[in-house]
Amino acid sequence: MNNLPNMRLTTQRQIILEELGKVTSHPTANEVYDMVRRRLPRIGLGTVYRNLELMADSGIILKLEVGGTQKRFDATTEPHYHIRCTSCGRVDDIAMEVQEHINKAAEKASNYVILGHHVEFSGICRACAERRNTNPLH
Amino acid sequence: MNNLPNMRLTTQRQIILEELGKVTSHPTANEVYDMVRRRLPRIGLGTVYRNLELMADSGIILKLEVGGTQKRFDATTEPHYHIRCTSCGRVDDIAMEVQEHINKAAEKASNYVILGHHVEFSGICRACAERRNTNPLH
DNA sequence: TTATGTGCAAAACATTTGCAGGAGT
DNA sequence: ACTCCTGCAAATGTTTTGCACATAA
Repeated sequence: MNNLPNMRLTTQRQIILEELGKVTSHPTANEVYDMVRRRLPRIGLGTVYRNLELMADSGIILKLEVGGTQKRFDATTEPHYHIRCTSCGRVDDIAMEVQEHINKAAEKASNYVILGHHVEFSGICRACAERRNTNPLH
Repeated sequence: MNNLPNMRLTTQRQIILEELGKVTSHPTANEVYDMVRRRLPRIGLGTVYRNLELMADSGIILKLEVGGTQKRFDATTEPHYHIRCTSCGRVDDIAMEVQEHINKAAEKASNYVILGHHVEFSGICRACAERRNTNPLH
């Protein structure tokens, strides 16, 4: 959380933020790039990466380092948990209480100063469950 | 969890598993490569990747997809949580109870079939905390 | 003997960075 | 004006893969 003071309000930044706010799907940098490119065809992928990183640093958005190879971004900054489909990779928010109390247990069980925690559930999403029922292969 | 039937016991696999068992530090594939190379100088990095992946698939070891850019591997397969130092990136096991009950809450709060969950705490490790006390910069 | 596994090198991805020109303040 | 930012392309870092040879079963 820093940076805000001298961060310019550019068209690229506005649109990245708008597009990220439109979806609940936690897009990867490349997916954000595709979304933004529809409105700003000449934007560079580097600009998208730079700005997502910058916004995550400033606390305007959240950078998720969940399972899978790519990082994902989330316009919702209130603490919440995620669930990832092990079959298709999609990541959803999950509306359940944040277990603040486990931080104390972690403090006792480690030599660390605890800053927070994140829970990632894994499971099979509705669509993949149905696909498996229909098609017995896989 | 599959594959075990026709998986051959090669020297490379034995040594990878032994070296991973020696440490508690959740090494990256490249760190495992360095450890193994001291004993098998001609082993290829690809072999290390292939075997770590295969062993994780078979459930012999655990693949951690935690924060940071590289995947990490863990010889301990019993469910347990992890804590990552946001300053130096090291990842430790944390000896606290696994909160099985939150899976039920997640089942209710989502459209998913829940398979499990993982908790990753973030914090500052002892070494980094001391380094900061000594050196006020950073 | 023969299917699997290995070493090596190249390919495939994801992300970061240098730089010259462009745009917010 | 004076920084900061952008597009572009090249560089970097991580992981995967194709292939000819080697080896466990």
